[in-house]
Amino acid sequence: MLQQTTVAAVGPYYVAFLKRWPTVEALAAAPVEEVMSAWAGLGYYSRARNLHACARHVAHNLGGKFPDTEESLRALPGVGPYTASAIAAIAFAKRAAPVDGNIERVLARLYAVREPLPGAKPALRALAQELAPKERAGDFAQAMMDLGAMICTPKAPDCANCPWTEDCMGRALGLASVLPYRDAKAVRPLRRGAAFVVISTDDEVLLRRRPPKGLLGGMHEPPMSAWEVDFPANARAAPLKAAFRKLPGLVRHGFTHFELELEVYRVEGVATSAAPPATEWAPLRDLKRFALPTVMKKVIAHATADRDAGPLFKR
DNA sequence: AAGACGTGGGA
DNA sequence: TTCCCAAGTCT
Repeated sequence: MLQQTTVAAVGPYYVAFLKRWPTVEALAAAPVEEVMSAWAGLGYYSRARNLHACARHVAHNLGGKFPDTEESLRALPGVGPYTASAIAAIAFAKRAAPVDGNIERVLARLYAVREPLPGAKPALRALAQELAPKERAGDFAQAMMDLGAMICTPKAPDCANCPWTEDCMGRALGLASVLPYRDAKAVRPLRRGAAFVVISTDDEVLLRRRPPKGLLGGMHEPPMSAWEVDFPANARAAPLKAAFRKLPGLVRHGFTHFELELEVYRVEGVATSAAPPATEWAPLRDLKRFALPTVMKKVIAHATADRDAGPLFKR
Protein backbone atom coordinates (compact mmCIF):
# COMPACT_ATOMS: atom_id res chain seq x y z
CA MET A 1 0.00 0.00 0.00
CA LEU A 2 2.80 2.36 0.80
CA GLN A 3 4.35 2.09 -2.67
CA GLN A 4 4.29 5.70 -3.95
CA THR A 5 1.62 6.56 -1.39
CA THR A 6 1.83 8.54 1.82
CA VAL A 7 1.33 7.04 5.26
CA ALA A 8 -1.57 9.44 5.85
CA ALA A 9 -3.41 8.23 2.74
CA VAL A 10 -2.74 4.56 3.49
CA GLY A 11 -3.67 4.56 7.18
CA PRO A 12 -7.44 4.03 6.98
CA TYR A 13 -7.12 1.51 4.14
CA TYR A 14 -4.53 -0.49 6.05
CA VAL A 15 -6.72 -0.66 9.14
CA ALA A 16 -9.78 -1.65 7.10
CA PHE A 17 -7.90 -4.33 5.14
CA LEU A 18 -6.48 -5.98 8.25
CA LYS A 19 -9.83 -5.93 9.96
CA ARG A 20 -11.59 -7.45 6.96
CA TRP A 21 -8.82 -9.89 5.98
CA PRO A 22 -6.71 -10.55 9.09
CA THR A 23 -4.63 -13.35 7.55
CA VAL A 24 -3.04 -14.16 4.23
CA GLU A 25 -5.46 -17.09 3.96
CA ALA A 26 -8.45 -14.77 4.45
CA LEU A 27 -7.24 -12.41 1.74
CA ALA A 28 -6.53 -15.34 -0.57
CA ALA A 29 -10.12 -16.56 -0.09
CA ALA A 30 -11.64 -13.18 -0.97
CA PRO A 31 -13.02 -12.52 -4.46
CA VAL A 32 -10.71 -10.14 -6.30
CA GLU A 33 -13.67 -7.81 -6.98
CA GLU A 34 -14.06 -7.23 -3.24
CA VAL A 35 -10.39 -6.42 -2.91
CA MET A 36 -10.65 -3.91 -5.76
CA SER A 37 -13.65 -2.25 -4.06
CA ALA A 38 -11.78 -2.02 -0.77
CA TRP A 39 -8.82 -0.46 -2.60
CA ALA A 40 -10.97 2.12 -4.44
CA GLY A 41 -9.56 5.61 -3.89
CA LEU A 42 -5.98 4.55 -3.14
CA GLY A 43 -4.79 4.61 -6.74
CA TYR A 44 -2.35 2.40 -8.67
CA TYR A 45 -4.92 -0.37 -8.80
CA SER A 46 -2.55 -3.02 -10.13
CA ARG A 47 -1.20 -3.08 -6.58
CA ALA A 48 -4.53 -4.43 -5.35
CA ARG A 49 -4.61 -7.14 -7.99
CA ASN A 50 -0.96 -8.01 -7.25
CA LEU A 51 -1.55 -8.08 -3.51
CA HIS A 52 -4.42 -10.50 -3.98
CA ALA A 53 -2.41 -12.68 -6.38
CA CYS A 54 0.46 -12.62 -3.90
CA ALA A 55 -1.81 -13.76 -1.05
CA ARG A 56 -3.16 -16.59 -3.18
CA HIS A 57 0.34 -17.70 -4.14
CA VAL A 58 1.57 -17.66 -0.55
CA ALA A 59 -1.55 -19.38 0.78
CA HIS A 60 -1.87 -22.00 -1.94
CA ASN A 61 1.71 -22.75 -2.96
CA LEU A 62 3.87 -21.75 -0.01
CA GLY A 63 1.82 -23.16 2.86
CA GLY A 64 0.91 -19.69 4.09
CA LYS A 65 4.55 -18.87 4.87
CA PHE A 66 6.23 -15.89 3.22
CA PRO A 67 9.70 -16.49 1.78
CA ASP A 68 12.47 -14.86 3.82
CA THR A 69 15.16 -13.94 1.31
CA GLU A 70 15.32 -10.90 -0.92
CA GLU A 71 15.56 -13.06 -4.04
CA SER A 72 12.56 -15.23 -3.23
CA LEU A 73 10.46 -12.28 -2.05
CA ARG A 74 11.29 -10.47 -5.29
CA ALA A 75 9.51 -13.25 -7.20
CA LEU A 76 6.13 -12.45 -5.59
CA PRO A 77 3.60 -10.38 -7.57
CA GLY A 78 3.87 -6.69 -6.76
CA VAL A 79 7.14 -7.14 -4.87
CA GLY A 80 9.99 -5.27 -6.55
CA PRO A 81 13.50 -4.48 -5.41
CA TYR A 82 12.46 -1.99 -2.75
CA THR A 83 9.72 -4.09 -1.15
CA ALA A 84 11.74 -7.32 -1.23
CA SER A 85 14.62 -5.59 0.49
CA ALA A 86 12.38 -3.85 3.02
CA ILE A 87 10.61 -7.10 3.99
CA ALA A 88 13.90 -9.00 4.25
CA ALA A 89 15.40 -6.34 6.50
CA ILE A 90 12.36 -5.40 8.60
CA ALA A 91 10.41 -8.66 8.86
CA PHE A 92 13.27 -11.17 8.71
CA ALA A 93 16.21 -9.22 10.17
CA LYS A 94 18.37 -9.82 7.11
CA ARG A 95 21.12 -7.43 6.11
CA ALA A 96 19.41 -5.67 3.23
CA ALA A 97 19.41 -2.06 2.06
CA PRO A 98 16.01 -0.93 0.79
CA VAL A 99 16.13 2.37 -1.11
CA ASP A 100 12.92 4.39 -1.37
CA GLY A 101 12.40 8.02 -2.33
CA ASN A 102 13.26 9.24 1.16
CA ILE A 103 16.52 7.31 1.29
CA GLU A 104 17.46 8.51 -2.19
CA ARG A 105 17.03 12.09 -1.03
CA VAL A 106 18.98 11.61 2.22
CA LEU A 107 21.87 9.89 0.44
CA ALA A 108 21.96 12.36 -2.45
CA ARG A 109 22.37 15.15 0.10
CA LEU A 110 24.70 13.37 2.49
CA TYR A 111 27.12 12.57 -0.36
CA ALA A 112 26.24 15.55 -2.58
CA VAL A 113 25.32 13.34 -5.51
CA ARG A 114 24.76 15.77 -8.39
CA GLU A 115 23.73 13.25 -11.02
CA PRO A 116 19.99 13.64 -11.58
CA LEU A 117 17.43 10.92 -10.84
CA PRO A 118 16.58 8.40 -12.09
CA GLY A 119 20.08 7.97 -13.53
CA ALA A 120 21.61 8.29 -10.07
CA LYS A 121 19.71 5.30 -8.71
CA PRO A 122 22.52 2.74 -9.12
CA ALA A 123 25.01 5.02 -7.38
CA LEU A 124 22.57 5.67 -4.54
CA ARG A 125 21.85 1.95 -4.16
CA ALA A 126 25.58 1.31 -3.89
CA LEU A 127 25.91 3.95 -1.17
CA ALA A 128 22.99 2.38 0.71
CA GLN A 129 24.65 -1.05 0.49
CA GLU A 130 27.86 0.31 1.99
CA LEU A 131 26.02 2.04 4.79
CA ALA A 132 23.68 -0.81 5.79
CA PRO A 133 24.77 -2.29 9.14
CA LYS A 134 25.03 -6.05 9.64
CA GLU A 135 22.79 -5.83 12.70
CA ARG A 136 19.35 -4.19 12.72
CA ALA A 137 19.43 -3.25 9.04
CA GLY A 138 15.64 -2.94 9.18
CA ASP A 139 15.77 -0.36 11.96
CA PHE A 140 18.50 1.47 10.08
CA ALA A 141 16.39 1.59 6.92
CA GLN A 142 13.35 2.82 8.79
CA ALA A 143 15.44 5.44 10.58
CA MET A 144 16.69 6.67 7.19
CA MET A 145 13.15 6.84 5.87
CA ASP A 146 11.91 8.71 8.94
CA LEU A 147 14.83 11.12 8.68
CA GLY A 148 13.80 11.80 5.11
CA ALA A 149 10.14 12.17 6.00
CA MET A 150 10.57 14.42 9.05
CA ILE A 151 13.93 16.25 8.86
CA CYS A 152 15.51 15.86 5.45
CA THR A 153 12.32 16.91 3.67
CA PRO A 154 12.11 17.74 -0.06
CA LYS A 155 11.71 21.53 0.09
CA ALA A 156 13.05 22.97 3.34
CA PRO A 157 15.17 20.45 5.25
CA ASP A 158 15.50 21.08 8.97
CA CYS A 159 19.29 20.80 8.95
CA ALA A 160 19.58 22.38 12.41
CA ASN A 161 17.92 19.29 13.89
CA CYS A 162 19.60 16.70 11.69
CA PRO A 163 21.97 14.23 13.35
CA TRP A 164 24.08 14.24 10.18
CA THR A 165 24.26 18.00 9.74
CA GLU A 166 28.05 18.09 10.33
CA ASP A 167 28.62 15.19 7.92
CA CYS A 168 26.39 16.38 5.11
CA MET A 169 28.34 17.23 1.97
CA GLY A 170 25.22 18.59 0.32
CA ARG A 171 24.75 21.06 3.14
CA ALA A 172 28.41 22.05 3.06
CA LEU A 173 27.98 22.93 -0.60
CA GLY A 174 24.72 24.77 0.01
CA LEU A 175 22.80 22.20 -2.03
CA ALA A 176 20.83 20.49 0.72
CA SER A 177 17.48 21.98 -0.21
CA VAL A 178 17.85 21.42 -3.98
CA LEU A 179 19.19 17.87 -4.07
CA PRO A 180 18.40 15.42 -5.47
CA TYR A 181 18.24 16.79 -9.00
CA ARG A 182 15.71 15.15 -11.31
CA ASP A 183 15.30 14.95 -15.06
CA ALA A 184 12.75 17.47 -16.32
CA LYS A 185 9.27 16.02 -16.25
CA ALA A 186 7.30 15.75 -19.47
CA VAL A 187 4.31 18.00 -19.97
CA ARG A 188 1.07 16.17 -19.39
CA PRO A 189 -1.24 16.17 -22.40
CA LEU A 190 -4.95 16.93 -22.08
CA ARG A 191 -7.57 14.36 -23.00
CA ARG A 192 -11.30 14.87 -23.19
CA GLY A 193 -14.38 12.67 -23.14
CA ALA A 194 -18.05 12.42 -22.25
CA ALA A 195 -19.53 10.39 -19.38
CA PHE A 196 -23.13 9.18 -19.27
CA VAL A 197 -24.81 8.97 -15.90
CA VAL A 198 -28.01 6.93 -16.11
CA ILE A 199 -30.27 7.03 -13.05
CA SER A 200 -33.00 4.42 -12.64
CA THR A 201 -36.48 4.80 -11.19
CA ASP A 202 -35.04 3.13 -8.06
CA ASP A 203 -32.18 5.65 -7.62
CA GLU A 204 -29.54 3.38 -9.03
CA VAL A 205 -26.72 4.39 -11.36
CA LEU A 206 -25.60 2.35 -14.36
CA LEU A 207 -22.02 1.05 -14.13
CA ARG A 208 -19.72 -1.14 -16.17
CA ARG A 209 -16.34 -2.63 -15.37
CA ARG A 210 -13.12 -1.57 -17.07
CA PRO A 211 -10.79 -4.18 -18.57
CA PRO A 212 -8.55 -5.84 -15.96
CA LYS A 213 -5.29 -4.34 -17.23
CA GLY A 214 -4.30 -0.78 -17.99
CA LEU A 215 -5.58 2.48 -16.58
CA LEU A 216 -7.99 1.96 -13.66
CA GLY A 217 -7.91 -1.74 -14.56
CA GLY A 218 -10.80 -3.76 -13.18
CA MET A 219 -12.55 -0.74 -11.70
CA HIS A 220 -16.17 0.36 -12.17
CA GLU A 221 -17.24 3.41 -14.17
CA PRO A 222 -20.34 4.94 -15.71
CA PRO A 223 -20.46 4.30 -19.45
CA MET A 224 -18.40 6.88 -21.31
CA SER A 225 -16.70 7.74 -24.55
CA ALA A 226 -13.05 7.15 -25.28
CA TRP A 227 -10.71 9.90 -24.07
CA GLU A 228 -9.19 11.78 -26.96
CA VAL A 229 -7.91 15.19 -27.98
CA ASP A 230 -11.42 16.61 -28.40
CA PHE A 231 -14.77 15.98 -26.81
CA PRO A 232 -16.87 13.57 -28.85
CA ALA A 233 -18.70 15.43 -31.61
CA ASN A 234 -22.09 14.13 -30.51
CA ALA A 235 -23.61 11.89 -27.84
CA ARG A 236 -23.07 8.80 -29.97
CA ALA A 237 -21.21 7.06 -27.18
CA ALA A 238 -24.35 6.96 -25.04
CA PRO A 239 -25.02 3.51 -23.60
CA LEU A 240 -28.72 3.58 -24.42
CA LYS A 241 -31.28 5.66 -26.26
CA ALA A 242 -32.62 8.18 -23.79
CA ALA A 243 -33.13 11.91 -23.33
CA PHE A 244 -29.69 12.75 -21.96
CA ARG A 245 -29.16 16.27 -20.79
CA LYS A 246 -25.68 17.78 -20.85
CA LEU A 247 -24.92 19.15 -17.41
CA PRO A 248 -23.15 22.47 -16.94
CA GLY A 249 -19.51 22.34 -15.97
CA LEU A 250 -16.79 19.74 -16.42
CA VAL A 251 -15.14 17.11 -14.29
CA ARG A 252 -11.37 17.62 -14.26
CA HIS A 253 -8.93 15.02 -13.03
CA GLY A 254 -5.17 14.69 -13.14
CA PHE A 255 -3.56 11.33 -13.78
CA THR A 256 0.12 10.55 -13.62
CA HIS A 257 0.76 11.15 -17.30
CA PHE A 258 -2.21 13.15 -18.63
CA GLU A 259 -5.02 15.41 -17.56
CA LEU A 260 -8.65 14.66 -18.21
CA GLU A 261 -11.72 16.79 -18.83
CA LEU A 262 -15.07 15.05 -18.87
CA GLU A 263 -18.41 16.37 -20.03
CA VAL A 264 -21.24 14.80 -18.05
CA TYR A 265 -24.57 13.79 -19.54
CA ARG A 266 -27.43 12.61 -17.37
CA VAL A 267 -30.82 10.99 -17.70
CA GLU A 268 -33.15 10.04 -14.86
CA GLY A 269 -36.13 7.77 -14.43
CA VAL A 270 -34.84 4.95 -16.63
CA ALA A 271 -36.51 1.56 -16.15
CA THR A 272 -34.32 -0.95 -14.32
CA SER A 273 -35.01 -3.45 -17.10
CA ALA A 274 -33.19 -1.18 -19.57
CA ALA A 275 -29.63 -2.03 -18.45
CA PRO A 276 -27.55 -2.92 -21.53
CA PRO A 277 -25.31 -6.02 -21.57
CA ALA A 278 -22.18 -5.89 -19.39
CA THR A 279 -23.64 -3.15 -17.21
CA GLU A 280 -25.19 -3.29 -13.77
CA TRP A 281 -27.21 -1.05 -11.48
CA ALA A 282 -25.52 0.37 -8.40
CA PRO A 283 -27.72 1.89 -5.68
CA LEU A 284 -26.67 5.52 -5.20
CA ARG A 285 -26.90 5.02 -1.45
CA ASP A 286 -24.70 1.94 -1.42
CA LEU A 287 -21.81 2.69 -3.74
CA LYS A 288 -19.23 1.46 -1.24
CA ARG A 289 -19.68 -2.06 -2.57
CA PHE A 290 -18.42 -0.91 -5.97
CA ALA A 291 -14.88 -0.33 -7.15
CA LEU A 292 -15.17 3.35 -8.00
CA PRO A 293 -11.92 5.25 -8.54
CA THR A 294 -11.84 8.86 -7.42
CA VAL A 295 -12.35 10.25 -10.91
CA MET A 296 -15.54 8.18 -11.30
CA LYS A 297 -16.81 9.29 -7.90
CA LYS A 298 -16.29 12.84 -9.12
CA VAL A 299 -18.41 12.14 -12.19
CA ILE A 300 -21.28 10.67 -10.15
CA ALA A 301 -21.06 13.45 -7.57
CA HIS A 302 -21.16 16.05 -10.36
CA ALA A 303 -24.21 14.40 -11.89
CA THR A 304 -26.11 14.15 -8.61
CA ALA A 305 -25.09 17.38 -6.91
CA ASP A 306 -28.48 19.04 -7.55
CA ARG A 307 -30.60 16.12 -6.43
CA ASP A 308 -28.80 15.30 -3.20
CA ALA A 309 -29.52 16.52 0.27
CA GLY A 310 -26.03 15.64 1.43
CA PRO A 311 -22.73 14.63 -0.09
CA LEU A 312 -22.86 11.24 -1.74
CA PHE A 313 -19.30 10.47 -0.81
CA LYS A 314 -18.26 11.36 2.66
CA ARG A 315 -14.69 11.08 3.66
C1' DA B 1 14.51 1.14 -21.06
C1' DA B 2 11.40 4.51 -20.93
C1' DG B 3 6.63 5.08 -20.20
C1' DA B 4 2.32 3.55 -17.91
C1' DC B 5 0.22 3.66 -13.76
C1' DG B 6 -3.72 7.44 -9.12
C1' DT B 7 -4.45 10.18 -5.59
C1' DG B 8 -4.30 13.52 -1.86
C1' DG B 9 -1.88 16.65 1.03
C1' DG B 10 1.34 20.26 1.78
C1' DA B 11 3.70 24.46 0.29
C1' DT C 1 -4.42 27.77 -7.94
C1' DT C 2 -0.75 25.18 -9.18
C1' DC C 3 3.03 22.34 -8.55
C1' DC C 4 5.44 18.75 -6.29
C1' DC C 5 5.83 14.16 -5.06
C1' DA C 6 5.22 10.12 -1.87
C1' DA C 7 7.76 3.24 2.04
C1' DG C 8 7.77 1.66 -6.72
C1' DT C 9 6.44 -2.05 -10.07
C1' DC C 10 5.59 -3.82 -14.47
C1' DT C 11 6.24 -4.23 -19.33
